[in-house]
Amino acid sequence: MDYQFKAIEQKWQRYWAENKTFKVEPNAALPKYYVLDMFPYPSGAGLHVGHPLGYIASDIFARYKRLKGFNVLHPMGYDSFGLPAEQYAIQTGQHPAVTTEANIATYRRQLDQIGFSFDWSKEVRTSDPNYYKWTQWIFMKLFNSWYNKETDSAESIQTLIDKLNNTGTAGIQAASDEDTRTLLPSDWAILSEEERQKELLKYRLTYLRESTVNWCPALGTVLANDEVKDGFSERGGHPVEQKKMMQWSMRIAAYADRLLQGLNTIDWPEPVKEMQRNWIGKSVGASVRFPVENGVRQIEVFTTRVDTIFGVSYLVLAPEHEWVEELTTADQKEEVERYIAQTKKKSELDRMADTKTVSGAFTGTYVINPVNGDRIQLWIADYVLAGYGTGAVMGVPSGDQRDWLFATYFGLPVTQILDSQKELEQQADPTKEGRYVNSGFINGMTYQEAVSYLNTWLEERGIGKAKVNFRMRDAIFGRQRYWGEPIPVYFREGLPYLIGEEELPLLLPEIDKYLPTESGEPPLGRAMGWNYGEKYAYELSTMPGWAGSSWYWYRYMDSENSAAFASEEAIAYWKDVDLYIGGAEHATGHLLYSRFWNKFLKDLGYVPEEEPFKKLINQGMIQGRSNFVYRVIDEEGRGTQTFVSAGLKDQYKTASLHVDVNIVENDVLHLDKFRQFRPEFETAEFILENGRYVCGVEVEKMSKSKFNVVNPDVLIDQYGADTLRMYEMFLGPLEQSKPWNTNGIEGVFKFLRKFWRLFHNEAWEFFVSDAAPSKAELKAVHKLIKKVQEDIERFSFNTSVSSFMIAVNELTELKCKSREVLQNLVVVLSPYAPHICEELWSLLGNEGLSNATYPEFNPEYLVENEFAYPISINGKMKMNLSMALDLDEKSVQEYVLANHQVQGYLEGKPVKKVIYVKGKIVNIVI
RNA sequence: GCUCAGAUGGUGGAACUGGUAGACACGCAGGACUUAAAAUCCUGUGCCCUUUAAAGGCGUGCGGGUUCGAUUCCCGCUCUGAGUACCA
Repeated sequence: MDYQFKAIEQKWQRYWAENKTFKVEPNAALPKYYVLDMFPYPSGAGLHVGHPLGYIASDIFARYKRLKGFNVLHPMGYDSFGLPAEQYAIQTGQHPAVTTEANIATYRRQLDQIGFSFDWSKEVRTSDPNYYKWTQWIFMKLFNSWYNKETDSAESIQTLIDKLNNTGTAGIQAASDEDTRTLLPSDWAILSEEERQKELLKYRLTYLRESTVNWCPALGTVLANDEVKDGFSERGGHPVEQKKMMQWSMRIAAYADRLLQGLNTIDWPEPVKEMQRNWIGKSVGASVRFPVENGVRQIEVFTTRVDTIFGVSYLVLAPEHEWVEELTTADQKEEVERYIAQTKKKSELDRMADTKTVSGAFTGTYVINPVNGDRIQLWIADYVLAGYGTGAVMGVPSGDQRDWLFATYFGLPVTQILDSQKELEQQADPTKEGRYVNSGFINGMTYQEAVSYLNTWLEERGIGKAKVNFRMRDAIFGRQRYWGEPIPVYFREGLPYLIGEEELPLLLPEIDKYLPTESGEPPLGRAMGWNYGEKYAYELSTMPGWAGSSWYWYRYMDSENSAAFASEEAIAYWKDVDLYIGGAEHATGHLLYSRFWNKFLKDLGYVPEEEPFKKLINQGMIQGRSNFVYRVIDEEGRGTQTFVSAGLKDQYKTASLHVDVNIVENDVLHLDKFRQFRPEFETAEFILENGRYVCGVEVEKMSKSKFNVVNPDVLIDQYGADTLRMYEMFLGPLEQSKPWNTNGIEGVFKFLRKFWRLFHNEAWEFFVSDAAPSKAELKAVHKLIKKVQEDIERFSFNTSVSSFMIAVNELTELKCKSREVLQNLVVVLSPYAPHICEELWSLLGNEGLSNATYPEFNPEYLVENEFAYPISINGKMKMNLSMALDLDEKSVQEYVLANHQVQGYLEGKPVKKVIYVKGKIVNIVI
């Protein structure tokens, strides 16, 4: 029979499902390997051709590892809480659970027909109560924990209470809010229960506090910083404003240092690590307090260059700083107020575009430099950010370009502080070389000496100390939305309390409408009886999108467990993810939060590894490739019914129109299909080139409105899943972004037909021979075994597709019918094209490819006795020599010399050097 | 501005630690088979000069350098893409 891909693919997909071929359990006898994909949000649009790219790569790897004898966990699930289903619910009244269920069914159907080797018995859905029960449970653990900096670990809140009872706050080193009270055990003892809870909240790893949030009125919700782009929401592009609200937060900043250190231990793409490093933004420096002249206030600044403190010529506060009003003198009041008003008017975009203009206002107040008693001016300026450090900065014009610009503009002094600083009239010189001058007691010191001396000096006097600052803020954890995990908390006297662990899951209640209430409360405010017992109201906000995805890889290990998020045995066996494949867009969101939760769970002893994902691969984005037709425009500028081919369009006045890529083949328009594309094109006429209508091409985002969405269903129907899988790999390097282009798919399809024909005779009957294979046949297949193995190990799937094509071409040429050779070929190809390989494997008389082992590469078959290759002399002259492979350097030299009938001379000159590459002589220098 | 990644035929891309650049595939041109089409197969295909061939010259964004030898390493530049945004 000819290659009947539809029948073959359906047959084996059913077989895998019925036999639960890919179901795995912990097995101490086998080494484990965990291959994970970033699970999808099931959107209404279904899968397009870009989605499966990473899944195909991970599936190839998972299947390969199975052939190599590993016990492979390769699961799939859905990140099924999210905004789109809720938006849809608002518009249609359809319950998000219903929409989500339908979308999941579509995803599942589409995933199934690609032939993935997922263990579906372990499927998870974040919106399933049996799943989010454990998300809520982790939330409770976080609430009941604090971060002890002494042990560098999260601990039960009880250990903190014990400390407060015994020693008070003395000696407690905790990650906490800034406004914690200093308490003696006797103080703590007399606090009311309410006061105690209020104080403990400042230490808990998930806590409630008033914070400025990104509020999006159009979406009726709070957004995380990474969901806001240039003052607009990432989803939908609605304006976002700053608003103060009581918000749940996660004390991720407590883990900043460990999150940073951990990056050195994992095999991730450097750009992703770099993004996380920047996001965490560690800077080492010192904090120093500058007392206000004739006042009580002391302004604390953070600096990474405490050594420049003698060069401070002014201090700046952010315009939003809470002391600005208080510290402005009467005669400067007007100017300061004008400046603040002006700053407020500037949108964030303006402020960004405007980084070169210097602006600011003098408050009229002076502060004292604590190291030398100098009297320096206090200014406000919008280049200082309220949200970073202390919102106050010391200005050192000689060492910092921005400070230099500020000082020169406003006529403030520029003091040289290092003898090596040059050209201070032109610009700042941030050097650390040389010795200090004009710097009081550090004069003559080097940078290293000055920093440590100053840190000690400041600390002894209680003026300042060495300090590490992080850019990373605690993560906001609440959303004013419906379709998310309810927060398992109720309120008593305005303070949050956890519900009982045995009361989990706290189910999402039914509501009539999915909008905020009239009084501006979140949608859960509409739920009838949303109370804990009689008296207490539940929390109304729900968890953010990243909650459910921050621990899901553990649930896959044991997805049906109702007593724990996964059993201890399962976690001890599967441990962590060996290979994680997904998009780079999650670099500072999901991948950071997941690492945070993982570290927390490790601190509490629930999981064994500090880092959850050992190796990460980012698959590139698949962009759209749009096709255009060119409509001729008449003199009045109206479109005619004439369309001109792309190569001739410059001879006419034309307007370009998107045309559906599905009616274009190799950029040639299918004319009849175009006439049916839309009623208005029914009578279309064409100006052709070489008898064809060629369409224009542009790379854009894949979207319906651009008619460039390619649906995998269509391709699978036309060519089959095996062709789609191989073609997606053939398209280019996995990590590279590239436009989707169906143009080359025929080549892969042809290859699979050729491959099929290898196992058949002229009459399409299955036929292989048991005769011993020839040397050439063995060479072809062993070359392939080696190459594909190397390719897979370095995630270069595109090059191995080429190797398959070469091998099949060679074996076709050799008319290879050897069972041994063909059997090896099937196994090696099977991770890429599993359906056709299963079919041939069974035709070869074997059962179940999943029981096969990857063939052992035998280097003997690649050895040749004689071969020819070019040799250059001084990189120029070339000749072909045929010689034995295993000659050593000396014998080669002798051989070369002998054949040129010179002793130690070549071309009449003495031989200086013979250059070898991989045992081959490639060049002779004379 | 800063950080990172990249630039190779008409196209996607290969060349893994410097060693015959352009594998493999698409497209295109020509041919075989066929009433025809599909399918399949064969040949050619980096550019230039040349009727053709032989032979030659030029070729991995641009300009230099190291080397017997550079797509690969170094310096400077141009362009493209991604991330980031006054972080003190």
